[in-house]
Amino acid sequence: MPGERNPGIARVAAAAGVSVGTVSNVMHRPEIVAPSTRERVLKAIEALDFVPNTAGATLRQGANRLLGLVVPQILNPFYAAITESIATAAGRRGYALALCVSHDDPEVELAHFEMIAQQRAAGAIVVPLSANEDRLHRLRTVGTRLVLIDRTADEREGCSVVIDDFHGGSIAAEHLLAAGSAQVLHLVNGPLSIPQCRERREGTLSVTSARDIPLEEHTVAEMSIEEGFRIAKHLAGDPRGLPMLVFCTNDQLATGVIRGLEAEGLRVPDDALVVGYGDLELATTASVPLTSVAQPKAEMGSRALSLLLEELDDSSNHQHRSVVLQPKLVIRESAP
Amino acid sequence: MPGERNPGIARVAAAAGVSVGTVSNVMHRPEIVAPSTRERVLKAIEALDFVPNTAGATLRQGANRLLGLVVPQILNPFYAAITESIATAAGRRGYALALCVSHDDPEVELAHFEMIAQQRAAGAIVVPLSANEDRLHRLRTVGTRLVLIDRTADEREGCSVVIDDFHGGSIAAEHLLAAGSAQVLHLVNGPLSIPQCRERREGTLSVTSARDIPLEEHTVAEMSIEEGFRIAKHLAGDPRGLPMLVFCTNDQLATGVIRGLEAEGLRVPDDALVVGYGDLELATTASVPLTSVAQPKAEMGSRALSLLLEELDDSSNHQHRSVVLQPKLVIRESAP
DNA sequence: CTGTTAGCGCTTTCAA
DNA sequence: TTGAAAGCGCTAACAG
Repeated sequence: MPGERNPGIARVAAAAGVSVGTVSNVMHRPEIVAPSTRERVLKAIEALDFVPNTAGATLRQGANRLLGLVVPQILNPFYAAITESIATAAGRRGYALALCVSHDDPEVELAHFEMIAQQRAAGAIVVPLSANEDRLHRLRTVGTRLVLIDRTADEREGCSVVIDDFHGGSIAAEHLLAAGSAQVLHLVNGPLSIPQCRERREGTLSVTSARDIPLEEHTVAEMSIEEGFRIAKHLAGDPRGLPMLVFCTNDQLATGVIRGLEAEGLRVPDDALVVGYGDLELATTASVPLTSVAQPKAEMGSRALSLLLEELDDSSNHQHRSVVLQPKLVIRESAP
Repeated sequence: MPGERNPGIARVAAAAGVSVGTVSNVMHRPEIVAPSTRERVLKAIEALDFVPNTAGATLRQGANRLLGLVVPQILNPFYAAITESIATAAGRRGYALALCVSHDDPEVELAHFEMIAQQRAAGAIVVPLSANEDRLHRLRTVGTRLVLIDRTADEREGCSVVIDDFHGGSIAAEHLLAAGSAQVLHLVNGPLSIPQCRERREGTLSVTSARDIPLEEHTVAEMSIEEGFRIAKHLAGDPRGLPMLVFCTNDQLATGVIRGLEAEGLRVPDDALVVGYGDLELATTASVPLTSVAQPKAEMGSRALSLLLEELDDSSNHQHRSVVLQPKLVIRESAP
């Protein structure tokens, strides 16, 4: 190993007694090479332990067989699922995937864009931090194609994949209201500064107001089990009849609410129906399995990748598209 | 954007009225460039929206500022945590990270090694699938430095980071036995074909046999909540006194066991003490918070990265090392 | 079907 | 302190 570089295409060519062009052809268009020559080259490649250096090709072609993926986090099953599906599909298609975790820090995100641009990644999938469009510009200047997740891209910038959280909110509400003649629907929601929380609320509201059912809103700063537990005390005091109907905008809250209600002596689903959002593992493993609005996480990833590859394969007459994925209600015991 | 390539170092040089060498120096050793010249170059870089192309440097230098990371999965909080810590640290150090998910398929893993080698990654961190050493060879032939996680590397191949599961098994057993004069310790374990399960068992055994306490072993094929639940019925029938002592080799099993015992009318921790392994989120969020053996997941990642960067920064007189990290018992309600 | 050749963008001597 | 020039390994266009 000391010192000496790996053999390049030239050394292979010499060993096989052919020219470099032929070696290149053997690798990329083997069908145009005479079988006997091909054999000889393949043998030389084998013998020399030749590993093609993508840097050469990248330089020549101006783009790397590499995709960037920028997400806010990895822990957090939502992003983990997206990442996993993208990584799997990218690998299968022969692309390397540069994973970047932005940790909700715009500076970090920008630094990642810079990296991706410098590597001349052919494309990138980004879950952008804020609406700030400027940072993405760095990627565009080097011609890296872009697909956004969780934020609709305008036509010029690229394709995007989003979830219809309005619909998610409405199917949750509908399911709960179908349970009977409720006098009120409780919504346990996170901060409205989060777009997803706003959308889920709107969806819920569209259902309750259409039916003239009052919506009782409970807002928590942190969408955690603890907060859900705390809120449950308030809910339990509501005099307006059982079963109580509760929609929580994530599964942590829902889990906490259920525990809190049980601590107050109510039974789920007998005295209260609870629906969560996200369909995390938590929903499955809870002691009262949770009815929850499932987001097609893996599909988000794979659709994003498809859009990107589509654009890369046919950049000339590609039309940017915005895919909207629909969440689905998964019914379990907490609200059958 | 149509057609034309991005400006290179040469165009910057022309714009600033200097030579390409000077531009390169401005980027890498600004201190040796006269301030006025430096200014001029910086201005040109700005004006042209110049983004350096790493392919050029990679070609010239034979290695890319890129690290590979190969893990079996991302969903699975253990790998997610390792990945997150590596991604974060790598980003901070200015390295791109090529994420590869092998999905327990050796063929896929090999393909990933090939990719990483072709990209001339400077180094790679790998959680190898099997003990098969040959596949890694591909990486070595191109000089990619290697750090293994979860498997001890022999001195020639590189550094490694492993967890001392023997110790993990022993502290779990010790904690349980400290609870009182038990007549038996129950071990709910996964298949012994999994090295980690073997180690945890050995650790447990070392404690019980030292104290002449019989170890009752229950083996499940799948380490799931359901299996834990199922096994609990058997446990509940054991006549040898309460509180029963149960060590489960992962948190899923422990969660299932607790539910199963409760379904049989036993109370945790009053009638049975249960310890899990992994300290997943599940342990925290369970209705009876779980005492569990915590693995230093994030630290595994950061240590692996440190070892790798250390080697990259000083490859000449680097000595490969094997870091063994100790798990710690996190005490919660299931076994106080 | 195969060989030749001109760069792609960058770093790094070596001279000036 | 700066400039000139030699490649790094590869692809693709062209000529044979």
